[in-house]
Amino acid sequence: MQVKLRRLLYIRGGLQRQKAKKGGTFIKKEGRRGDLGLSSMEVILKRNVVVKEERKVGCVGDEENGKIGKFGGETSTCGRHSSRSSSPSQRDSIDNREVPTVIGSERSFMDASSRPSSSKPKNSVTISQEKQLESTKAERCEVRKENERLKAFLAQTMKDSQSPQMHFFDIVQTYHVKKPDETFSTPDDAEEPELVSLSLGTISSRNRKEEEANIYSKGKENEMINEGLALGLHCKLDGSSSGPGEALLNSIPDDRFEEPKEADAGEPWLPSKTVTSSANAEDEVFPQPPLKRSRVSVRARCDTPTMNDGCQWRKYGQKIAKGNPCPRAYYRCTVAPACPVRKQVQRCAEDMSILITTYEGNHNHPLPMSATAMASTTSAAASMLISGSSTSCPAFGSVASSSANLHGFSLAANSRLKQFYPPNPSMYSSSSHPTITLDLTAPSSTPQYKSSSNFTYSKYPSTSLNFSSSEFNTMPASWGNGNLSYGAQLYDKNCMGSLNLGRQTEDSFINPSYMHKGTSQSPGQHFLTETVAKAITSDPSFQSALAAAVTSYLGAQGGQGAGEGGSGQVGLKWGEQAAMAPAYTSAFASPTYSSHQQGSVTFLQPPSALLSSKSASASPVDNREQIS
DNA sequence: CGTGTTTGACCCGCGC
DNA sequence: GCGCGGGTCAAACACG
Repeated sequence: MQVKLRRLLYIRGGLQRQKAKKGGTFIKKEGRRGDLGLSSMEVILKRNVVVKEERKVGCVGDEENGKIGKFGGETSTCGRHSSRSSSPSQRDSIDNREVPTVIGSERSFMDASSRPSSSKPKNSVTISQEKQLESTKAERCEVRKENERLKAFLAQTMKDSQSPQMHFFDIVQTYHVKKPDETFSTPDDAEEPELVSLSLGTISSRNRKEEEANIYSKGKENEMINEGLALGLHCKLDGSSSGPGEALLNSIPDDRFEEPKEADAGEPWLPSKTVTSSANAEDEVFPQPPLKRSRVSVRARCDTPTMNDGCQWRKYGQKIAKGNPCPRAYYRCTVAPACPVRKQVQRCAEDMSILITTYEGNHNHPLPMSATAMASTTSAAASMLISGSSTSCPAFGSVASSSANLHGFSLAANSRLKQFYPPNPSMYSSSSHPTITLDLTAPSSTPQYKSSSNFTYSKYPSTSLNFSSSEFNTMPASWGNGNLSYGAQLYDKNCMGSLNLGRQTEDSFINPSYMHKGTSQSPGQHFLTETVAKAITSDPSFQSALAAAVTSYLGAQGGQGAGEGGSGQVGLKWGEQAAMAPAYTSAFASPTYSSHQQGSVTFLQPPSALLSSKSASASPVDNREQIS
């Protein structure tokens, strides 16, 4: 399909390339990809299941598990370890085991008690036996009630014990859908009515139910769901649907960057913005629009050739880019056929230990849990990139206003980008791709606020999010051994906004005392920090970025524990407020998060503890997983 | 033999 | 128009 279309492209362009054989080869390869996706899913499933078991969460999303279970059930290994067998079946087995056991014991007890009653006619004995029988019956009733209560409790627990991620993302999704106008009141929105909802890579069970009920009505689609591959559905539905659960999975909503000519070109494979789920199944898998897309670049220290982000990639090219002796590798997502997502992997010329991974495009398929972390982060970052000025963030408003960015986003690039990238401007000099950078490498001690007046890579400003800190030299295992932390600090000097999410909480702007009292701040600084805090708490993009970071971190914790037998000591606990982390709770105490339960994300451990536990379990060596 | 990688050739956008 | 450079393709190759 893709090749045919490409042929059309070439033919239309007057290019007569010999492709008679090539098309077949390519199609054949597509089939292989599907197989690969399955095998990769198997591995991922194992990880996730072990994670769930270790975290004692119980059932993590019935629908999700059911889906994965079906998916993994195709293979023997996954069948054994599948979440379906570990949670719903487990639940059934509990139910089936409890009731017969009780009843059986009652029966045996009753038999034992009734036998003597029939064999011994004595009244005293009979009376006592009757009393015993009555007490037994009462006991039986109690047991039944208890059993019912346990069942109810189990069901409730199953519901409530769904992964905090599920809840979290569910709320985020809901918030995105409910408040697009309030938070994304941009000119772009007026031009593009469709909601590009940022899903952090997970669809809650509830939403998935809605999806399955409302959206995936077609037989083929349902079939795909059952197989765990709903290819291309989310991308389309995202734009046309309104349900909260219909948000795009791990979307990098770069369709906003599609130029009008794309739609006008009449190219049959391009997803029309007005196309809805009415499209047939074949159309659900559409190639990536060939034109400009937003990119999310992730810089991380990684010893492996590529970061293991949970996805399955196939290398399709390599090139020596100008300015960097290290070859740039081109990868294509092979989790699902025709997934348009691509990534470029290149070592930093200055620091060979730094791996620069640039993601481009939207996944048109559900991602495995292990892949959602990076996808969430990148999508959140892309969302930020896209919705930048729409964040209505005063702190960045001045910055944004200084740039005539097409999409209004102009968080000025991090100075460290300047520091690192000039030798390799190719990654960012691409004039056709707006790029946002998630920097997971550099120590936060490095001044973030160096002048960047001359720092322009392209007509699209690059954006840097620094999730790093020097003392927090850990990151999700699947990402390599970079950095991630949850503190936040803003440096804003000379019209350069660099949002550093590194852990420098000693003067973190989200510290409530700091925010509200502002004793050590100048009014301007106070205003700045407050506005940025507001930005984070009010802008889903920021929240998403933070959430993605948190999620990825937690996911890595679990995944690592699963893979290496470690025990993740870090967790998000909903509904409980820990006094040790007021800054973090306040940072997340936005309407988005407050809408659920107690409305706060609370770290069970102080960051330091979190760090240490993470560091202990995430050595660089451990992170050297097999490359995806 | 199936599958993934390598690598040279090619396409195409952009700047001069 | 031309050259440069990024991005992609697909035959050839490597590997298990």
